[in-house]
Amino acid sequence: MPVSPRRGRPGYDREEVLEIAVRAFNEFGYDATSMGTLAERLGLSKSAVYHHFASKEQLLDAALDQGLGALEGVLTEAGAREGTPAARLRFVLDRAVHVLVERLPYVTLLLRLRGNTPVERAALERRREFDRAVTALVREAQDAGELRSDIDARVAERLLFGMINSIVEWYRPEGPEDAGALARDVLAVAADGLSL
Amino acid sequence: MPVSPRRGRPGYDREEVLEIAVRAFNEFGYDATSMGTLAERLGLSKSAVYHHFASKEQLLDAALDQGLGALEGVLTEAGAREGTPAARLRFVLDRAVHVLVERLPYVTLLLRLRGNTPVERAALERRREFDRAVTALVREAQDAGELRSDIDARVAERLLFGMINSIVEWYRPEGPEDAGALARDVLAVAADGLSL
DNA sequence: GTCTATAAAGAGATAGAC
DNA sequence: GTCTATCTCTTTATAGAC
Repeated sequence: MPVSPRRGRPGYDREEVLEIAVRAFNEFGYDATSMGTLAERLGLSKSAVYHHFASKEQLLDAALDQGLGALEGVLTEAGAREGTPAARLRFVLDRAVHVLVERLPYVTLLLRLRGNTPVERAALERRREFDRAVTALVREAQDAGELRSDIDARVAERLLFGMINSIVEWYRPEGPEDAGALARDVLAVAADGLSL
Repeated sequence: MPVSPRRGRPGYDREEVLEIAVRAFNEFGYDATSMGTLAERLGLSKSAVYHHFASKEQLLDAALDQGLGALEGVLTEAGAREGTPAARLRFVLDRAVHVLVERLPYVTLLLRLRGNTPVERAALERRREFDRAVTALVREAQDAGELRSDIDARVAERLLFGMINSIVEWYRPEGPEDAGALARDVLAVAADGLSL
């Protein structure tokens, strides 16, 4: 239920500008997207874009914060839960898939960072912290005997999130699969493999 | 055993220029890497770089061809083998991990493409063709009852190669794991999961 | 195989009017 | 909230000498 009625092109607020910018960043890559291209997409002049965000990098910063905030929220939720380490790990994987699908453009942008600027490096550091926390959870589950121990916890975490993160490369919300079915498939492969 | 003795800075051949260029592309991203940065890395002037490659895009083209050629070679080998579909699929996964590790910079570049130019789009199309072939193999294995059928073949292929491709984001040849151990872990997760 | 110098275009960003 | 005009810097690429 949008409060703002669908208006014509002009009259953007910050959030709308950001959403369209992130779409362009993902389509062309952040570096390959010029403020001119952005302005074109918005149907605005370049300086109108600068009215909403002081710089291209500030657009990036705002977008990355959305993706990171959502992922970090999953860890917060998981930490507040009862249950075995394995149960909490399953919760994290399941919720991470949902976050990826629900905030697809923002997480996509995050996952493609190179670390060229301080803003990017700060975001990469937050992401590494997320990975460290999940790795610790994997290790806990291994120590509790709830997860095979013949694979290094760091490698296991990276393969798990390699699988999950790759979803941003192909999942399209319009497609046949919904987030729940996708999460179920990811959990199934993570837990039992493909019986290959 | 290098035929060419380690010389000083100047006197590059095409291959050496390409190798150093690809390293820079992966470090900063292709679009964010200027010919000036490249020249700096090589200890050359910009126009010396243009002596070896007619354009930045030709550097990209040559690099992508190396990565794609190696991956396509895996399919060719697999097609020539005896054995069940599942055995050939395992072969493809195992060899793909080895290719990723052995041609890490070239495959890394390939996996980060956005498709902004004809050169990039052609490479993406070759990559999609690879994925289609692997998906067909997954489906064959499912039809033969050698692989669980409750997960769509396309989804299964994407999760498998999501896991494999993510290796380029963290694997470093200097590190503790060798390619063989890594391939074993990938196959283990793909086949039986983490017993989570 | 390398250099200096330079052309031509495009980038991010700002000034100031409406 | 948007515009036109402009500044300044960087970009890809070329010309032509050594």
